[in-house]
Amino acid sequence: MTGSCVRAKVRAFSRAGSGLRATLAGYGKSLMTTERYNAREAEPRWQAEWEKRKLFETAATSEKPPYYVLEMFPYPSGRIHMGHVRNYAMGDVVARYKRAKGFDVLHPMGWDAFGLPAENAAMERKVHPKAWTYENIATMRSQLKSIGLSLDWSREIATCDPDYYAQQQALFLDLLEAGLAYRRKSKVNWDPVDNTVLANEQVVDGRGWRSGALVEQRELTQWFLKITDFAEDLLGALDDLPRWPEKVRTMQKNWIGRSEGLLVRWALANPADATEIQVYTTRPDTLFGASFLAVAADHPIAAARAQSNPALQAFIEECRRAGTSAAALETAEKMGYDTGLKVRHPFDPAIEVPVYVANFVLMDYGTGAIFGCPAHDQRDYDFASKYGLPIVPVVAPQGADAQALVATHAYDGDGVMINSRFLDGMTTDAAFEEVARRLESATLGNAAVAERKVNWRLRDWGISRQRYWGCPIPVIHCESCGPQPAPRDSLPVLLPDDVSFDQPGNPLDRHPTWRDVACPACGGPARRETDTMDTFVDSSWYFARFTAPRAKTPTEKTVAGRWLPVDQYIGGVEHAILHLLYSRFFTRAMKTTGHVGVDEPFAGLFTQGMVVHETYKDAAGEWIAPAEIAITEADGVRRAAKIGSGEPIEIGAIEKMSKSKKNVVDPNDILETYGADTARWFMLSDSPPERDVIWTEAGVEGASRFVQRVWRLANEAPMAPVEPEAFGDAATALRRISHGALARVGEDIERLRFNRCVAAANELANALGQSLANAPSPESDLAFAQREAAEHLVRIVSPFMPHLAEEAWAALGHETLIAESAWPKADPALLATDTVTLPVQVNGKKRDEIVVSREADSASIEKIVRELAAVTSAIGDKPIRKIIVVPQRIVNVVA
RNA sequence: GCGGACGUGGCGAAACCGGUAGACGCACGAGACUUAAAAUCUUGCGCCGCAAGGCGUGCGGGUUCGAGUCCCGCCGUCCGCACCA
Repeated sequence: MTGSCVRAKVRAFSRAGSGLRATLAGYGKSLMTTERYNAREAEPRWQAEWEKRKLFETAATSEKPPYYVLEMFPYPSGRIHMGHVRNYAMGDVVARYKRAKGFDVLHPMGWDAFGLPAENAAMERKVHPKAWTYENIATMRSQLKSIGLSLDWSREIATCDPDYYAQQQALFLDLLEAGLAYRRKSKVNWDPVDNTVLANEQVVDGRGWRSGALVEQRELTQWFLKITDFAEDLLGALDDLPRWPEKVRTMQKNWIGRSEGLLVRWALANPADATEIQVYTTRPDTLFGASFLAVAADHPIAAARAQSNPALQAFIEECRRAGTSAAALETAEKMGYDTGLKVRHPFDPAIEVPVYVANFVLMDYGTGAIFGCPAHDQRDYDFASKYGLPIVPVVAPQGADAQALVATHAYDGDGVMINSRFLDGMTTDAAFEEVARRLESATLGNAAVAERKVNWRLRDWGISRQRYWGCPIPVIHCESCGPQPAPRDSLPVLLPDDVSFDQPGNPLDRHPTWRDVACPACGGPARRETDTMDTFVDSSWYFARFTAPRAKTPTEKTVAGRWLPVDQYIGGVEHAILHLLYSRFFTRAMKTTGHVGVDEPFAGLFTQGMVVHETYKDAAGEWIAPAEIAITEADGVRRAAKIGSGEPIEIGAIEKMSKSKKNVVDPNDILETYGADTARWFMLSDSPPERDVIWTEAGVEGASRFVQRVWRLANEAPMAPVEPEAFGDAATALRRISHGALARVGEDIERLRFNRCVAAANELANALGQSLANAPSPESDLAFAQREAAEHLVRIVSPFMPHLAEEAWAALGHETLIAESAWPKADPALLATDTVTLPVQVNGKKRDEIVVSREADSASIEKIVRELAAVTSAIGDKPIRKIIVVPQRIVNVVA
């Protein structure tokens, strides 16, 4: 540590800050001091610098290749939480890295700003939803800015901005014209006390979450989007999304739920209100095992029979009541009511089976009616057992006794047909085909008995919400003309500001000056649609809007074409199904209506894990916040005690941060204590990004130490000498590490393996620290290698800790911003060594290792190995049977 | 019930295509510096054993010269869906 420490380390802008001084012990040759890095002072300064230079604003045009990285935009709930920090830190690493790699990066941010919490706040605290929302946005925006994210704030949008929802309304009209939006009656959860519609999650145990009233099912006419038109494509295209997690694709597949089966008509033996019942089945092969038919409580046949049968009517009502509670459904026992009707088997009119109304049959799947084959379906088995119906096995599994198998439970696997007349001996697959073929050509009345049918679990998307704080549906209802689209030039249909929330229900419904308008077709008196859109609509196209956020049309198609699909989308798994599926649908719908040119919105998807924290409880069982306790450790046992009183506190499970369990850590506190860089670094250390990360005080401290370490190393590194002609061993060794780390980190960021980047940075810091302890003369090859390593280290951490990186970059003597400089290329010559260390195994156990030239041939390696003492002693007097040499990997001696 | 993921030191984890298990960090131990503390630096740290050595990636089998990795069967944890006919 000679020459290099003489130069002034303290830059004009790095003030004395905390006044703490780090003393470097070194080897006593010299004493050098460096100011501690002061994040609180430096971070706002660099943020202002980036903003001044508009570094992260994406220009309209660029020669560079485009790269669109997006994190799921937040709901403006009031304050950001650690989950946001982690999510946005990940996206920011990618954005900053890609920028340094020469891409034109689009990295925008906005607000998913409509939704129920704003109305709840209005009711509870008498603030207007708009004021509440925009205040929250202002708070959260400044919080996000303090994290130092490289976002293009000039593109900021909030879905509650009239500019945004005007375009959403235009899109809705396009969908209406394209036949992708329509109205029909549908059931809603109705709270009779609050006089309002409830979302499913607002129904708790069959009661309204706020009022506690028993929830009723009501029929309302609502708007739907035809997502089912795209069901086949939404399913099939999942296979073309290799950069999506397998898990998410599987969840979507299950959600879409494609099944292939047969619609089969069963003639009633005693025709009453109908002459037949149509059922849907995916197991026509088991038709000869049928012992009953069952229809849903809401099935027309059930309703018709109930007219003259009060007991059946009572049963139907009981089914409906039980149906409101999801919890009850799970445990509900199978129950049925015999209608007295009989139907004839499609293959043999002599066989008659009874028709039940059953509580486990769903009206909105298939035809709302099933045939029961107890031997091969567990639900039917339970039902048949209860009501004493026959259980006839018709499928024999390979090498098992069908009758014995069916004694205890249903068998739903494949096998060979039995007890099935002409199907006997066929496989289940062949029997399926045979039944389909025969019934398609058989007739009942003057139509085929059966037809093949592909069925979907996916339903059309009901978007009507009887709410104020949402995007108004731009439709006007006229008694004589019916529903009319609002004229395009009248958009946006603005939400009125003068509303009150002092009574239940939707304020739009009781706002005459807003609600009552002239019919655009006939000019007569008409009413606006007072429903607003599901907020999932808002988030189904915001990623497209970001490409031209101020356009007077929903998108600018050519600009959207340049950016879409999003190259890397990052967010929580909780959106694996709805948000992502709706976005995929919406993108297709927008393509149909000419707004974008792609089908898929997100080429790459990454779902990050949560931020979790230990929980703490006092003796009374009350949750205690982490800030209120102190942890001590003795003899390997961790104990918690309340600060102040010293009361012992129980350390509970590690759980997702939540207010109710008080195990939240406020990002603001962390930013004030440690700074954004430390928080960002810790969030991406340790745990792989897709897994949960445990927030610990010790972990943050570790990250904070590393921040100071990088700062010290950057300051200790010698000034740049001229690159020498040749490098000695020590310099080359260091260069191998620093170039290797550079290459590794680049690859790992591409694969979003941030925890490995952190490890690589640590290794490089260790190596550089060791090297600096043996200070070379300032002009030496080693000095060059050290300086280069310091620069690589700063470069490597720069996407993660951008403020520190700028400060260190300046300390290294650079006059440019690191945010504007290119990612250096690792020297390929330094990434490959000319010698390799080969482990030597004897019978698969490692005994020694040898260092050989990279090109060493097997014969010469064998020769060396045979003479190794470790080898000869390990094999004793046994003969060597063979020697396996895997070039550049390993040697195994088999004796 | 169905579907999926995972299981590695005291802890978070790493280990590419089957090739040195435990990189890196945390915690902990020892030492240096210090009046002292913090910070920093050096060093140790899977288990058993004084050592030589043995054992070790949830458990039991298998394939292989070689298995954390592949195959079969269990056990456990987590997540998603849940009467979808």
